[in-house]
Amino acid sequence: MSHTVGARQAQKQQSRRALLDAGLHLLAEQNLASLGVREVTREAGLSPAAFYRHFPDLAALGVALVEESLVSLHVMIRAVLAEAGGAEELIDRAVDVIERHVREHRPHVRFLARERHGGVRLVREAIDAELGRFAAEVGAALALQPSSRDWSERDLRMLAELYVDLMVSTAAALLEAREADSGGDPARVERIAATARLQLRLISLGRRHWTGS
Amino acid sequence: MSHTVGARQAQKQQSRRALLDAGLHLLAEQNLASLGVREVTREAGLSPAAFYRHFPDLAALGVALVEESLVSLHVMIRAVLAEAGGAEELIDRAVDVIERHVREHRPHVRFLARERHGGVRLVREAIDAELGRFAAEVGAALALQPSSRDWSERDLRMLAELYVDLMVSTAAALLEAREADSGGDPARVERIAATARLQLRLISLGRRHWTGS
DNA sequence: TGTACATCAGTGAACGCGCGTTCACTGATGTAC
DNA sequence: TGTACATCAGTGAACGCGCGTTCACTGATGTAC
Repeated sequence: MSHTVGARQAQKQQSRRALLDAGLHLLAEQNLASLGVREVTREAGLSPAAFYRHFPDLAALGVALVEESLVSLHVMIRAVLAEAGGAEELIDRAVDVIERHVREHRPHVRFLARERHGGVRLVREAIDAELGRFAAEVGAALALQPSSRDWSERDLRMLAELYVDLMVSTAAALLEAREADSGGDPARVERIAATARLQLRLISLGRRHWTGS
Repeated sequence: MSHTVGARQAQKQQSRRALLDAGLHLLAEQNLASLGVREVTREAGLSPAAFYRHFPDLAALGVALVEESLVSLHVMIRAVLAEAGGAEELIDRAVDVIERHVREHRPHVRFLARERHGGVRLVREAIDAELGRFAAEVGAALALQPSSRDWSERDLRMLAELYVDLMVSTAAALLEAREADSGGDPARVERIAATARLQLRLISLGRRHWTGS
């Protein structure tokens, strides 16, 4: 039976997990491009050679990290869009969800921010593609709202991208605020969240008066 | 006379320039954190030891690159804001200027995008601080426009940050489009510019109907 | 259940290599008289 | 203008070090009968 994992396979999964965690931990302080195989295996408590039982190289480990980083992101976006509600409520909920996501998945968020324009093309393209799918999902959700009844496909996509850009910028700014010297600055975090709420309100206003392109 | 540079000083400047250019060139394919002293001096045509006559380490070279990257950026933003004109004109001009900037200063733009969330804190903070000053400059220009007469300081700042975010996202997307496999995709470039124009129009609409926070 | 063989995740030693940094030096440029 | 000395950007050799990757191996887990 292929769905029961034997002890061997379970142990292999555990080692793989240890490598991913070690990588994620080390990437708090450096780029994927400057990470070393020996560094990762040392942190994971394995011999250098063991690495090659799991990944052909570090770029592959990076791609695996992209995949798991984005799972939680999709869960997040669905949490925002799922329930209906007034525009103001939706805005507050969206900003809360972003804040919580950054708080609870800090290493993943940092990894995505750092490698989105980083030096490893394969990883960069994987992130870009996933953010594109992300915008498509937001666009589809927007299409269902009554306020976008007569919007063209293209205008919906434009709006979805604007929202995604804003979410990404806000998440990156929150991250930076939390990592500032000597462990985070709550006032700065709140200022960033307040700014994001105002920006979303302004976009809402623009949306309400939009007459098509 | 201190303003006349002797031959010695002129030669030193030339070597420094060669190091900066070599670094910028190599950073097209990798991060600052994974760049090597020997790599840079090899590219610049100097001996490894010569590097230390100019910079204490590579982070210092990174900071120097931030400084010169941002000079051209300030020139750019002033080009957008300088002349008055209708909202539509201003939007078209802004997007044109961004496009041209990415075309003409590609290595600098790429460097900023890559290191903004990169692994070298000193460089990251220098970029962030400069983008903040950039937003302040945009805010001051917005304050002078009649359409922002009754806007609070805070709302102006929020709007300025929204514009800066959008410019940064657009520049990064244009860059990625230009670097795609086999040398750039003009249709993708035009699509990104068109989206940016629509987004700026939507923000303009929101601005016109804003009633304060 | 027991036995004999196959699999394969993880090891530890070994390799050759390029790295960052230092050092005493050289020789062109600059300066004092 | 000419001369003697000072400066200092750039050199080339040297150092010790940690790197990525390979290899034959070990021993626990899995499987066939």
